[in-house]
Amino acid sequence: MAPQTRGMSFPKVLIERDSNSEESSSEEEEEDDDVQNDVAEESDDEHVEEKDEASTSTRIRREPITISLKKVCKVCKKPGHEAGFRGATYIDCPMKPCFLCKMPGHTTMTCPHRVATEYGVAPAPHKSTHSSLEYVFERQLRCRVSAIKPAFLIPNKVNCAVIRYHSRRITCLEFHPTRNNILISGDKKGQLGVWDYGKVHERTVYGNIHGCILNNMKFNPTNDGTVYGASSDGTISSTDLETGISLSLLNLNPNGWQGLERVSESVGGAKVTMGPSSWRMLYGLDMNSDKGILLAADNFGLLYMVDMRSNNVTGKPILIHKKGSKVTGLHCHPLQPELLLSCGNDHFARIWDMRRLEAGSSIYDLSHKRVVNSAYFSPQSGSKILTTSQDNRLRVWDSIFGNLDSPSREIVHSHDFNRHLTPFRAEWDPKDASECLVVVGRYISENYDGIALHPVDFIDVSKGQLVAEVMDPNITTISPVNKLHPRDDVLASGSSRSIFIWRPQENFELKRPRDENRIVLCGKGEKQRKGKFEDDSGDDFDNGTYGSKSLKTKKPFLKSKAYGSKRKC
DNA sequence: AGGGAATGGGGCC
DNA sequence: TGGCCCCCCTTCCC
Repeated sequence: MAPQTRGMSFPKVLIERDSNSEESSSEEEEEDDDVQNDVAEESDDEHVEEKDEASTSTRIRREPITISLKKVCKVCKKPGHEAGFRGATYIDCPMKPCFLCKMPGHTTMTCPHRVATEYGVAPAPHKSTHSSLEYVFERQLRCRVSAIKPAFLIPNKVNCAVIRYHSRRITCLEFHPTRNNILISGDKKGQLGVWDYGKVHERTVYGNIHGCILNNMKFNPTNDGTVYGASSDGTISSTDLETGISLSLLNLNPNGWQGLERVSESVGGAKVTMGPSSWRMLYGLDMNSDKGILLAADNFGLLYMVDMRSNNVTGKPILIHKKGSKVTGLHCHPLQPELLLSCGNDHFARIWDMRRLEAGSSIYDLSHKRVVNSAYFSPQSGSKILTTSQDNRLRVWDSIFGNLDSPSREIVHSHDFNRHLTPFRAEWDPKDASECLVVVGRYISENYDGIALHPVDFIDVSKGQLVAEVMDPNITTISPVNKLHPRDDVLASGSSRSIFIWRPQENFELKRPRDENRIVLCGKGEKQRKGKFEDDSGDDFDNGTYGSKSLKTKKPFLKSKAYGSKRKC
């Protein structure tokens, strides 16, 4: 069956970049092949050092503490092997647990979860609780989940991008609820971007709303011209997207945030007696439309509520996660307004009843091995839960009314914590009626024809199967932030400071990473250039091409039959 | 070009 | 509880 095309025509690929031109032409890499060589050279003798003879001849002295210049592994500091990149392939330290599944005894390269077609699924421990309650809810809610899985249509081809639009890494993305081509973005500096990716050049950045990390944004359900934001500066904002005029609805650091002052390195003045340990940061924004309240939580485990009509704080902060620990996310149930899902650094995701919201009164505590970056109800029926945890596992609970003691599935997936990356969050496809398709960026790289690339993965969470991994040779940075469009077949990715818009394209070629057999999707005919997008010749690039002049198409991508994004399951 | 900085989380005492 | 140290595939700027 021919690959489907729901997304019809593809506009030209357009790249927008801030004028801040920083020509990056330096890194033309003629020497793809040399990379290979220096790998082989590791048999270096010149590093062995005179230490050897010293120790043989002068036995008398105690074994000196001299630093051997012999190469050691940068991870375990032991000689005999070296971790790190060899060319575009990363070699793990064999002394450490697998970087992917965290189990000892093998490395990422040989990890069973990496080579498996079912991408690292741990079978669910079978449960056998069938209460009548469960039965009722199954009938009421479960029926909303389509039993028939539609063919997944994967946005696999970069359609346009804004490079250096933000000045710091992207931290959140949100599609406009009614205007199809509008994407808003937040960054680490607290700036809010509004981009019309239909008209690539129309974008605005508001820089005076927040002082640092904009963690979450949500459109106002009653007025989609305004957007709420929760920031690590400890405030919730309400911003008019047209004017950029912003209101602060909550401020947890009313005495100022010393960090901000220090960063802007102003103020030789009085030292405030605040320290990092008392700064309050806000995460996880969502709203309960029923009650008309906005919810956000902080890094001390507290939940705050703001009345959306009066814009005033309502009620007292409620401890919803371990005291002093960060709440990383909040999500209100799409159908049942009384249900709230939270997750945090205390290794739990918790389900709450909004009618009985007080410390310790959660309905369920979903236990994880590590910090939970995100927890979401499924987008349409809300009957499933998906979490992303720093133990490199996605967890799925198939029915919130069933036995929640353990997840229905654990899917091993590389989305490690890294201090300098926005935390990865697996996101549902809001259009998928079967509530199976999920998108999540991948941390570990793949040697992709000599370039280390970090794909964005599409996973069928009902099976744990990797449906597609999409990548682009021009995106060499990790893409931890991903969002699927509520109506269109569009994926938005935030990768470092750049934002990319992907659309489906059937005319894609099969491509194999250098080291193994997995199938990946990649653009065809693009230049393979390790570097950045170029736009020095203007913006109108041909479809399928990012560069213009100096486009050296090197080794063409492997030819094979088209792999439409049509995987049925 | 290579070193440093960026304010996150865990484990240990 | 708090301070200290470590850290595995970062990224970008100086």
